[in-house]
Amino acid sequence: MTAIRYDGEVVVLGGRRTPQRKWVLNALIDSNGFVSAQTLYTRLVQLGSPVGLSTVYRTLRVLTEGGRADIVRDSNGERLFRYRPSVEHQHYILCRRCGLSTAVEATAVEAWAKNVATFSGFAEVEHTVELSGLCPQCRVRG
Amino acid sequence: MTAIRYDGEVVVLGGRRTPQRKWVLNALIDSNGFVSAQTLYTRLVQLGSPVGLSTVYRTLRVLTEGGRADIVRDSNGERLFRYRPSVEHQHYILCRRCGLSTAVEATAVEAWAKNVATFSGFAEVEHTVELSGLCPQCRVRG
DNA sequence: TTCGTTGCAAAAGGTTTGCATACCA
DNA sequence: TGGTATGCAAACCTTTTGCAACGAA
Repeated sequence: MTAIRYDGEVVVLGGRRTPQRKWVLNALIDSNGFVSAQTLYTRLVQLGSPVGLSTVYRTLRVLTEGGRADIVRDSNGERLFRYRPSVEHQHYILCRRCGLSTAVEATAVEAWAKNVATFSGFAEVEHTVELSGLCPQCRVRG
Repeated sequence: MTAIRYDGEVVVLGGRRTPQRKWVLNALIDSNGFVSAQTLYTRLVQLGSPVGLSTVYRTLRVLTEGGRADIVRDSNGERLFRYRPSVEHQHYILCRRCGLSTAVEATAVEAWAKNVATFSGFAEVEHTVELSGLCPQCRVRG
């Protein structure tokens, strides 16, 4: 999919380069945190980039499969996507109120997961870790 | 909700004791692992315990809120429920192929989560950890 | 008798898919 | 031109809800 230049960084993925995909990718990067497909869609339409909802979903899927986006689920089961600049596995803590997300140091968890993988007898172990709370700002606001 | 005796253990929750709730609770316990509401529903109907799907959902919700069930999400976003004998917070590793679940030692993760809570500036931090892989059996079967 | 609980059907959401059309390469 | 991507609407699925009827206490 699309190869675009954004803020000096070049994002390359297989497939065809279409305006829609550029829009979706840019909007995702601009979001600077986790967003739902629906939100992204609404935002794009409002900005005058008439993209179809299905295209948003399809693009996000491609990005995710290509390792360029992280997925997390909010408490309602809705999927939230976030652009991933690095290719490394990353964990975040998410504010339940405003959605602010911050990467967290998770070496300990990685180590633990690896350990469980070793001693559980399970193979091809994957892990999902989701942290949520109230960010400093929201914490103050009550 | 219901107070029933099962295999020597007494499960007590506030509310009214109805046959439906007993059936759902028993079916959940019998599942001995994670099951979806839909599966539980189908199973109950087949066993001749004509319970409504909404009742299954409502009962599972009550159980979860009462701390007597754990929830996990499978890769499709479907919620899986598991009866929780102890009241403690527990983590599992789930087989992606057969669904087998095994509790894992997660003190390290708990400690890490607490640590992140402390240093991230976030309050009321909650965490979700989901591990999946191929269990020894499925691993062998290919 | 009371009011929590049930069951059905309909509604809600989010996400996916079928298919004809548009368009990148 | 060939094959991929798009857009719309319909389909899907799981989960929730409205409401009248039921039944545990």
